[in-house]
Amino acid sequence: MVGRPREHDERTAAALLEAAERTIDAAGLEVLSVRRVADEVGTTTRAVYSLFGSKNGLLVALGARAFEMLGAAIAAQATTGSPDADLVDAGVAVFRRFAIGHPSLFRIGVQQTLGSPRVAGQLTNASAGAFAGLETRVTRVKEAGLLGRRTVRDASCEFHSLCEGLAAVELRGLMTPGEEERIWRDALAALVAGFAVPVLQTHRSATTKE
Amino acid sequence: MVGRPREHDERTAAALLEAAERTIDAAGLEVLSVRRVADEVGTTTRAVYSLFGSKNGLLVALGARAFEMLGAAIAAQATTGSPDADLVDAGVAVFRRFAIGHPSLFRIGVQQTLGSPRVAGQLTNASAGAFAGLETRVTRVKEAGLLGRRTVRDASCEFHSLCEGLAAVELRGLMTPGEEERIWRDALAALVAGFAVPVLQTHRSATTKE
DNA sequence: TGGGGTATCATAACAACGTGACGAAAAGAG
DNA sequence: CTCTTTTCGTCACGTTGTTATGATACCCCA
Repeated sequence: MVGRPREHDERTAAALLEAAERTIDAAGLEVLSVRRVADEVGTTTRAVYSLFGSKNGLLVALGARAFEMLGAAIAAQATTGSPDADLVDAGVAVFRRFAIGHPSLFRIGVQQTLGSPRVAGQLTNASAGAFAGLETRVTRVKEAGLLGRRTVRDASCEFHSLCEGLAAVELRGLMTPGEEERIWRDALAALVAGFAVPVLQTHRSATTKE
Repeated sequence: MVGRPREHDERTAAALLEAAERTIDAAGLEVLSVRRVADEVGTTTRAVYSLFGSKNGLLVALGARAFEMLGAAIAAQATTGSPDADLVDAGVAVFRRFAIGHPSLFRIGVQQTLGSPRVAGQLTNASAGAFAGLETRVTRVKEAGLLGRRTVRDASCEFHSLCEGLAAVELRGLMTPGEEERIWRDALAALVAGFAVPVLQTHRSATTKE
């Protein structure tokens, strides 16, 4: 049996996501309400609950969208003969561009600053693609012998941590205005250069225990 | 003229802050309500509004407390003859210990993941002390000639960004379990080692513009 | 010693929020 | 044309942050 045809299709879903991102970018995360985003696209709260299940579901969808964009951007980045320079460029031209261009998606998807129940589990799948793209870049650096004895996974984790921290600091307006890209490039280049330094442990590392 | 003596003194303020931190650490930021924290310490919501003005005021006070602890910890850290090793230790033993030991304070004060109106302005003063402590450490590294041509401010910003990113990643459970401290030390040592590498710009930096 | 005056208290009321439940509506099946 | 099924719009419920409303406790002064 078939019932009433649904008029809350994926087009309204896309409109809802777009409206939600626009609202958050303009006025912050705290003003986003289900009623408001529903009114924004001319529908009712029922559409949100039919399409996303809950407000959290809408935020998870936004986070997944963030990782889609990030993964696509990193996959589209061209490569040159310098794997280390390519990696730095991936951080500056891909990660930074995304974080600054879509601050709300960055906060929801990457930082997971939802203040809501666990969404990490539903976003790990979405983040896998983007992180895999990063790891292929790091693998090229390792094949060039510029990663020391580090694991690709560890180096990728460390590189991503620096990118995420830089983005958080810049989004808070804590970087010298106009110098943001230079600081990004300076920091990422220093980290990647440090990867290639053979003696990477400081003297106290052997005597410190967990 | 004097009126009724206030019985919501700073002792109840401390109790409220402690209860709020305990609640957030236990159940997350989203379950924190003014009524709940008031009931927790056996008083009413009026105490919160008399002492902190609003829920945001209470969170700002929590953030300020975070920076107090962080600044005190970094000031108490001993120094040795190796400024670079001292800096790495400050990240691992001070910043990481604080972030992992007080995740809610880290999220509120450092990450400012409040989902609420601007609190950055009220926290910059509180953060100044802790950041100054970091800069004195970085200054020693620069005086040892291990900072390249970097500014102390820039290097401090980059070092802090890596610490903040590492803490965010670890708090999300994305680091290999049991390997967290090693990864922290590995990443921070790489960044500091990269600071000392004379050629810190990759080949594409000169041809990229904002 | 006893009444204002005043500042602070506890409480209730208000608007907005997320969300589940209810009846109405719309389309195919017989 | 009627029935069944599915989805829709709307409303009610509990909870949230915050603000008015009396009530209360203390000091000053006569």
